[in-house]
Amino acid sequence: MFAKVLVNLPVEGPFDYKIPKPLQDAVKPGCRVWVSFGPRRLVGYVVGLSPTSKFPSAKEIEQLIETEPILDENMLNLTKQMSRRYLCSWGEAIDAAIPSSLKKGKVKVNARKQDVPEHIEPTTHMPPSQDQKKSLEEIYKAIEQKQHQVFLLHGITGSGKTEVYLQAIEKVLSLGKACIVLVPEISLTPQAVERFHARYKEKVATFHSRLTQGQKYEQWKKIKDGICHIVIGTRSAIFSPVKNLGLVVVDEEHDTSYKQQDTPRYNAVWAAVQRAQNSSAVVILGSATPSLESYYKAKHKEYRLVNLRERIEKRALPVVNIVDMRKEIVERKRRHIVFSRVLNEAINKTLDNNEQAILFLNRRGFSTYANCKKCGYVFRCRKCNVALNFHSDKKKLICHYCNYQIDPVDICPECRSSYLNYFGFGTQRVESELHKFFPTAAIGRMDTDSMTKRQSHKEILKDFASGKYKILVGTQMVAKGHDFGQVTLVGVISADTALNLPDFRAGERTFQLLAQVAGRAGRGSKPGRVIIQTYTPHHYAILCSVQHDYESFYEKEILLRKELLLPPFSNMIVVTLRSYKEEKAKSAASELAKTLCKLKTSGCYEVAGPVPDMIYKLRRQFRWNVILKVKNLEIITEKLKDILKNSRPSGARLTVDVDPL
DNA sequence: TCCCACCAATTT
DNA sequence: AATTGGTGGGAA
Repeated sequence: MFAKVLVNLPVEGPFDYKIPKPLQDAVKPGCRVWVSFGPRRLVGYVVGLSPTSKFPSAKEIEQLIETEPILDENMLNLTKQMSRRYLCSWGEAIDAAIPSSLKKGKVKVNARKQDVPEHIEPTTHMPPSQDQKKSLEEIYKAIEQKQHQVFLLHGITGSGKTEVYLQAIEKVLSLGKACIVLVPEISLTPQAVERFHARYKEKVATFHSRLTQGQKYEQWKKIKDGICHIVIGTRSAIFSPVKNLGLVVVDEEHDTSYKQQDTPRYNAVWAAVQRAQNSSAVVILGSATPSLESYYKAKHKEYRLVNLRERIEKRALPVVNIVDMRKEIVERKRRHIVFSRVLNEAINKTLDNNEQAILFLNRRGFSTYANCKKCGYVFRCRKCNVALNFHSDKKKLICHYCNYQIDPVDICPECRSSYLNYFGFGTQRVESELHKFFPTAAIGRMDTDSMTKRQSHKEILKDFASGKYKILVGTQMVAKGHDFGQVTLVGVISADTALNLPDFRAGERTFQLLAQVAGRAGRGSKPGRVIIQTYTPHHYAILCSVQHDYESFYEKEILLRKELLLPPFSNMIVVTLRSYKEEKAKSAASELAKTLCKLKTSGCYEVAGPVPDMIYKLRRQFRWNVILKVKNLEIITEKLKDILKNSRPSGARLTVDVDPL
């Protein structure tokens, strides 16, 4: 007998190996084995058995790692589909689907004792609103009829999406089936998990980045053994070995953390829909600001659109004001302003009323670059050639791409003058300005730099919730999911940072971000106020967010996408060619662009490029891209894989990103 | 002739 | 991806 074996390499396979006599009955599809692969010894995944082989010189399997397969037929199917969709090898897809504690042939890791979970009272069942009732009826019907269906649950913050999830889960459990709940990385706070724990106790398995490998294995094993029927976790939780899947919930489905940023670059939302389809399960995608792709599918009946319009307890939406920073600059005759007069006054009033404020800026560090006023020299990263950001806490100039750091100097290395200046501002600068203008207020800062210790995330949030801090400054992470009742003011220091990125989703990102931060204001009894500072007050992404009007934003944005053949009207594929030699990367990209243009099937896609990547140089490697806008992905993937395999670019490395974000 | 740095081919 | 084995240029 022979086994069809895959390895975690960018080569297709499968490769045939002889099964030694003593292992004849033990080797099954889904098992891991040790095999000799060329000069190396690698972990292989058995995906099939065959009495014959076309390879007379097939080697023997060296060792069987476990007799109980770690991958069932469902998971083998899903990973196969994933490799086709994301143009990776099946072996790479499988490797992405197994827990890290089982990578590289590891068998198990000793679990350390777990954190004692905080005690949280189970949430009281609220009588569902009229909206919720209507949505649930439809969802129940699909679940009962075992009918695959994707629901897009569109509900503004505070409309009770979580309650709908919980009711749907209840239904699925009552039918003896299992659920997977996906949440974005950042919102998987102990609070959110505890809400599920409180209701379902030991039936819940959770996955988040704070767990050790051993703890993750423990959770995985409990699911595998059928002890847990509910899984709540981030991206990779979609690969949990649950049997009898009835429902997948994807909370905040528009969130970019569902997309894996290294190969295989899969999107867990896609994987959720695919997996559910394979097992005739129901999907609920929930968001206040759905991705354009999902909303488009809902409008065109591929998904079922479900709306939650009312806010719980009829709470009013916060009032949103725009501050035109161009006027501010002119009227105050200043070149740089962090707080406009309106925002400044609002902060004062908030402090006077003993209420709390959140200030949001999507940029960490103190200044965005440092230069010499005399000769214009800019301090740049040696490996990436981007301007270094100054960090006041560490007193270093830091590269935000590769973390390269240097000590700031007083004298320009180019012209020896001492006119060095720090331009632009990040959260650290905002924090220091706050200290200057509001010296009596206690201020907390939350960004990746203040999150060094494992507990610091939890601690800052706790201190803010308890009222120890009056003002919280931060990046994205303050925008997501937290519920602070005393916050009445949210200030967006600059709405333009995301808007001016060279990304066709810049408008969408800005709208989503503004909607999300705005949702932090007025969650308690007192009404909230939001102040948005911007240099582009006329932009529809900003205007629509002021009106809390997703629909209008969608209508405007979708027209642009259609005109430019951008998603959802096409699928994008970005092929990146990297090389330490600038010329090599460029010529390899040109070569690839040429072969793609010449192809017979080239009517199915548009080729752009070669174009230099937004990060032209990263960790000493130069990067050139070839960008495809594909009209029908299903038709083209197999062919593309072939081309990419055969167009072995000399001296350059190649990576593919399907549906990049 | 000896080292290398650099490339291309191979993996069952 | 990682390894191997071949090539060619430069120094001895």
